[in-house]
Amino acid sequence: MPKQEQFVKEITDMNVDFARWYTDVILKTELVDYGPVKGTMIIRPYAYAIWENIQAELNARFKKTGHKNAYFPMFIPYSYLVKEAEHVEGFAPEVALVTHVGNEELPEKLVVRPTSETIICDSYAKWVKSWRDLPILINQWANVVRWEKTTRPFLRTSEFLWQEGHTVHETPEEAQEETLKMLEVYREFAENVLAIPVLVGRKSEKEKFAGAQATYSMEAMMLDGKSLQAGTSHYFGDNFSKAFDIKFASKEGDLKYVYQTSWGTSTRMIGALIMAHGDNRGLALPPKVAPVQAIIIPIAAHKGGVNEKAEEIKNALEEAGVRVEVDYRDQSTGWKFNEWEMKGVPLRIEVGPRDLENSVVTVARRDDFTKDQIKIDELATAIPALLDVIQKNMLEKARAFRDSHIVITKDMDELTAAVNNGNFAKAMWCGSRECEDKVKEMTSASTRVMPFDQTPVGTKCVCCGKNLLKEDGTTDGKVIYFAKAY
RNA sequence: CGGGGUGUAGCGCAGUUGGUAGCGCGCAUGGUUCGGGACCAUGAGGCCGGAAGUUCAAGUCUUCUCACUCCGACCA
Repeated sequence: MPKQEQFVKEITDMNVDFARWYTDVILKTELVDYGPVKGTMIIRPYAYAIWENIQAELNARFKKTGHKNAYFPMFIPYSYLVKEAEHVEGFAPEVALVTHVGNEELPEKLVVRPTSETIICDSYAKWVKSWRDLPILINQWANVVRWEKTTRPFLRTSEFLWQEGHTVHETPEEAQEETLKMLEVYREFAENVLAIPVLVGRKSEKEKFAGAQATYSMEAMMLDGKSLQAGTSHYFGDNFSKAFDIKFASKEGDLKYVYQTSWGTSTRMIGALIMAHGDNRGLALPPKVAPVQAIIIPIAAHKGGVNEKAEEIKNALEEAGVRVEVDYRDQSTGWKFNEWEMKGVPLRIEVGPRDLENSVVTVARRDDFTKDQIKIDELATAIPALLDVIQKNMLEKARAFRDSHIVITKDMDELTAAVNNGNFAKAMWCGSRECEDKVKEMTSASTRVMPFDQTPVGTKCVCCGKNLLKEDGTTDGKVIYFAKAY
């Protein structure tokens, strides 16, 4: 077997078994390793570097929209968790509890935060006295623990890293505006940084966050046609402020409850990157989050002058703001080519004796596998420009894939066929929980989001067939996406 | 939590009717190589997932556990 084929075979063919492909890729590329405790993962340097890039991009956006970072404790008194009825019902089954210190039992058991609404609301109740104290716009980067029954690295682990924004406002309108503003921040980030086109919209009652009045999310389509909820933004109304007694003296002098939001994204987005852009050679990372944007491979380095030139190019590119490394390891070039492709590095720069004779290097793209010669003295402008081209191309490629995998469906047969063939089904829905449950039961697809554009795509409920057309020509019911989900 | 699969060197695997552990890759050292997974030489590396049992003897048989993995149900 040729070496190239042998290499490809080391990763499961993604078209044959996507789940195994995913596991193969994340382990072989050293993104992640399993922790000793069930459901835990070790985020290795390569994945952590991606996370740091994500953090930097998001932090810039959060700060631009007026938010400040803070940090709250990871231990929450159990009594806090139970204050908001829906919230505790949603999270109680999966919270880890601390009951002992050494051999002594604690007077009150502690919750290891699954999310921080309760402990943050406790502080907010102390900090908010007057309308002058509002709004409070705080974000926190933290780890959270949810003892899930089934786990997969990045997608669902017992502990994961995330950011959670928690804001309080004077009025419902202001809080609703905040909820949608942060959803838009997420959408823009997903598309322009992760190169993942997302569907945004409102969640059904069934799918919304425990304790929220409305949940919005961005849904990303993976290459197997399943949906990954990649970020959520919640409008709480006064649910939590009533439970935690967060009141302020209004301009008019009366006491009012605040209106709140929370919004979050997690290391799950790394899973989204992998499953939205990968291929049979492994990862393909968008330049904006790639830990290494360009890898320089010296060829026939023993021939002299090659390593020196490679180092020179590296310095010039670093100067130009490119995250670049030189692979000086004593391995064959073919091995290095394949390894860096597997690791998803957007650009490979080959520096060899033949190139140097002509003062050029050979530049190979990870996104479309094209190769070009570029003059060495033009690299400092050409490489950043090329990275931009790749970033945009990856988004367009993902968008084309997504758009070609959304099917408008009119009835259950069409819906079933669509989701079983790796598509999202866009459909009309009467809005009943019965239909939502029935679709789930029959197809294993769940409702994902109701898009803001509610232009009808039919006149009857996809499930029960109820006529949704009203006499005045408008349509009752909701346009919604159904999909199998992670 | 239900149903399948897998645990033997870092990784991938072999190990016969029970007899005390092997191969490939990788790793280390030295040398030759280098434009798509090079080669030679030498070398290191294992309580066979864990516990109990059967036996003169267990990687192999029995029971129990644990972990990972895939498919469902539940969730970011």
